[in-house]
Amino acid sequence: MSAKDGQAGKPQKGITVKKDEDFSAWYTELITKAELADIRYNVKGFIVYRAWATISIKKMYAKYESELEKNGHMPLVMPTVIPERNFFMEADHVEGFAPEVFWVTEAGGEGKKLEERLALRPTSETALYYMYSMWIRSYQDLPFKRYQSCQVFRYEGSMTRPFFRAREFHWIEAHDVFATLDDAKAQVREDMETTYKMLQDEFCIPIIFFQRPEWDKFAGAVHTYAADALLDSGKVIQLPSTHLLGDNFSKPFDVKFINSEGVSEYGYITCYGPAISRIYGAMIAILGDDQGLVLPFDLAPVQVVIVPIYFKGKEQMVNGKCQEMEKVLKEETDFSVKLDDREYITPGEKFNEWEMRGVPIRVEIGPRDIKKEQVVIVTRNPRDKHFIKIDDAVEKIKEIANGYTAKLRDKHLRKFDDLIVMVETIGEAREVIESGHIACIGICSIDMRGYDCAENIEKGTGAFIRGKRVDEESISFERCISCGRPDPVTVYCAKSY
RNA sequence: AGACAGGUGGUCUAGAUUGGUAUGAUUCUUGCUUGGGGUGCAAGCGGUCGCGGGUUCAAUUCCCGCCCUGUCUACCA
Repeated sequence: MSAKDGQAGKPQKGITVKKDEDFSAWYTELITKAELADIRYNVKGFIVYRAWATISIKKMYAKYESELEKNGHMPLVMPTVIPERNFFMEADHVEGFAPEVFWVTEAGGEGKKLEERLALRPTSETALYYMYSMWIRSYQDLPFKRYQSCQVFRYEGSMTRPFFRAREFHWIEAHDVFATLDDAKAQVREDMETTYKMLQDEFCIPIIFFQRPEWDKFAGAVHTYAADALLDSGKVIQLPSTHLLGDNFSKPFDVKFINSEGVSEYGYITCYGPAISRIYGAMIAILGDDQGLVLPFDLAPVQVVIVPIYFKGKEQMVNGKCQEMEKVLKEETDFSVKLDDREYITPGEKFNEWEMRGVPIRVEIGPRDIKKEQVVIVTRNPRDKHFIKIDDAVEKIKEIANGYTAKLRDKHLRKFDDLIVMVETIGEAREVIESGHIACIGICSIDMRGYDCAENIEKGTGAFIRGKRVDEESISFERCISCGRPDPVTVYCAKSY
């Protein structure tokens, strides 16, 4: 903000930056003005989640948890700390995560060292599988599916952003053990279905699942599959990922079972990590507009706001009608309804405030409406205005509520396809990426064999190879865009957060 | 992690080549006015000028270190 704006004397309650002009500034304003997070806590990468975000995030957790439980997962809660010797049991895992770990080294008196350092979990494989080896005895115990909702800690990224990237973040992690590799692979597919169901259907975030190249896997995994979402800034962001761990962890952690023939075997493990805080960030970034937040109906902290239009001398009458409306809505629906009867600010100010906060439905009632026995119903996105007979109001609100999320989803799903552009040269790839698109290219391989080409492509385009599409791939190329070898794999290349 | 730019009442901001504890707006509180898309007026509250050290009679201002924020690069969910 310039000095001039600061002195302009205008209220600065609303969003002043256009989303497509300066995405970062827009996002920062949204976070502060809609009271989603507070970054003034003064520890880098650790932010305060404020009420408005916390309510939506809790609803997201609830949906996700119930879906996981429907699929046979049981909940548990692990300690936040992991003893050093557990943490170091799987070599690749350690190599990947060690640089990001916060260590607890002292406790009690000043300078009193712990005998063994404790890691603040960056993820819980090494905590859980230590226990799994004690819990799992026989094939009768399998599949063994557990999840926990928790916070994890990673010392990384100077570029921290509220919700997108923090040093402490909120997620769910599911860790499942199976008797066969095929069962484990089936779990990976289930995780991907869960992701589509949650992110696309419930949160209206368009995603594509990619199998990550060999050089870009989760530390310790056989294969990694990750959902990428595209933000309006033209960059993709990695959302949930599911990992086929095979027996890479079963061996060091001794996760074994006795099969039906009485022979001891190692279990096959998968893990799935939807980072709810990041999903929330991506959701508000994708759905939000110049007015502020736009939320799926189920996730809005307030779903219907009633705004009375007061005129001098008619306050009682207007209030009476509004209270009636509130009461009926609360009786006939389970929506979160708010009557904004503050008398010290104008209706216009209320409209703007609740729109900024993403309330899906607004009901306005004033003297004019009362005379006509109607109410005014306005939806947040798209902004439609309906004049409805007061007796039909509840039905209309239910109808709008039912269709609201689906409308939002359709609007954003369509956008994804337009952003993918097929290209044949690295130069073209660079161009389309710089104009905020995803480049679809051929590369000789996503095994380590393709690593040199990948480096060349990533250097030439300034973007990253996100991997091979997991759903059906209709595009094929003649040659690798880098080395020219025939029969390449079709992959996607984009800038990432 | 690296480069650059910053940090002044709750929020935003002026002030520094000229060192002497600070400008304005907004928020908030009280009262009036107003009210169908961000009303107006009056009064009041609110600041150890990010933290620590140095230079100085005196530091918000100059110097050093640290913390935090932003933008752009390097790695992850």
